[in-house]
Amino acid sequence: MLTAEELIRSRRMRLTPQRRAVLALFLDQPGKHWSADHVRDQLLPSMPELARGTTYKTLNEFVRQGILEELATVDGSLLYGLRLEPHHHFFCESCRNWYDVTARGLEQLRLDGLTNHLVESVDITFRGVCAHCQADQKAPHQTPPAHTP
Amino acid sequence: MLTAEELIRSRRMRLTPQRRAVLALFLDQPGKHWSADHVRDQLLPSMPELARGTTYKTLNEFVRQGILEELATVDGSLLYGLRLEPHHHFFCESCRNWYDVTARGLEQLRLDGLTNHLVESVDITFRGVCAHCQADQKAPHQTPPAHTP
DNA sequence: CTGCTTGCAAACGGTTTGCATTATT
DNA sequence: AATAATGCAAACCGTTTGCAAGCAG
Repeated sequence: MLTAEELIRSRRMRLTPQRRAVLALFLDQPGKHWSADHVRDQLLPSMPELARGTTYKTLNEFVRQGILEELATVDGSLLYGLRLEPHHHFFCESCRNWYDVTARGLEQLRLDGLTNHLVESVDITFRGVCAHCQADQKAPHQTPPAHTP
Repeated sequence: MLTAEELIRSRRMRLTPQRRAVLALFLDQPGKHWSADHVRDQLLPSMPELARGTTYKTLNEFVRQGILEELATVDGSLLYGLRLEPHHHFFCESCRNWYDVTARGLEQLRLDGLTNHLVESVDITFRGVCAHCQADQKAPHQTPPAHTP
């Protein structure tokens, strides 16, 4: 896996402590998705001056560069995560966390009718209850352990 | 297809002119998805007093009753559409409209690994270019004709 | 008559923007 | 030295909320 520094340089972005810290957070736990504020909260202890606006600009820049992906949630906020390939999603209805997953059996998948629509890609979201919430039914709605595919 | 009035009564909701008008709009063009403000804009000519807040409350109530579905977009707004079964989605990258579609080949679809995650449902989003935008490359980003599956 | 629903307007909260300052190249 | 990124604070904008007045059941 590339380091934050290598990834930033590879896109010809200027390397700043803020960018390195934000990206390192995602690289540490691939498959995790966080809101901008949650990212900032995690970095604040080690980087107390990190501005809210900077966090937003940084995340947007990483999305523009194809390093991060952006997930829209029905509560009106955005979640960010590493853009891993292939990346489909599993949403746990209990803890409301998003996981990056891979899927099998995609070959058979077809759009029914509408043959004139050109399909360029397919996003799949599995919904249900993640292994952690099933194992520990007493404490749902918590942040689950790091996801290691 | 049920009428707006029948649908509202079936959920034991009070029947008001506002609710009837909002729901009729969706029933007229099943498969379409609109923002709250776009719904209001369409109704304003025939219902000039319709309040913004009422539109939002009405749409939320229909979602709560399972009549409408809510789609989150990356620009931070929400789109509403009839909750049709089965309903997967096609997103046109050109006109940025959402279509309700059905899919074939779902039987083979499996979550890869993570066998302890309980899958309750699967949402599929096809992305590409819709038939209308391909046929008329000169005028993309327009509202497409009514979608009739 | 009762209480849910509406209209209005203010509040909310996540995100974006403007600009002077600072840091990277 | 040139230019891009940061910090800060205000602006933005879609959505929610509170409440008095109105209407459905």
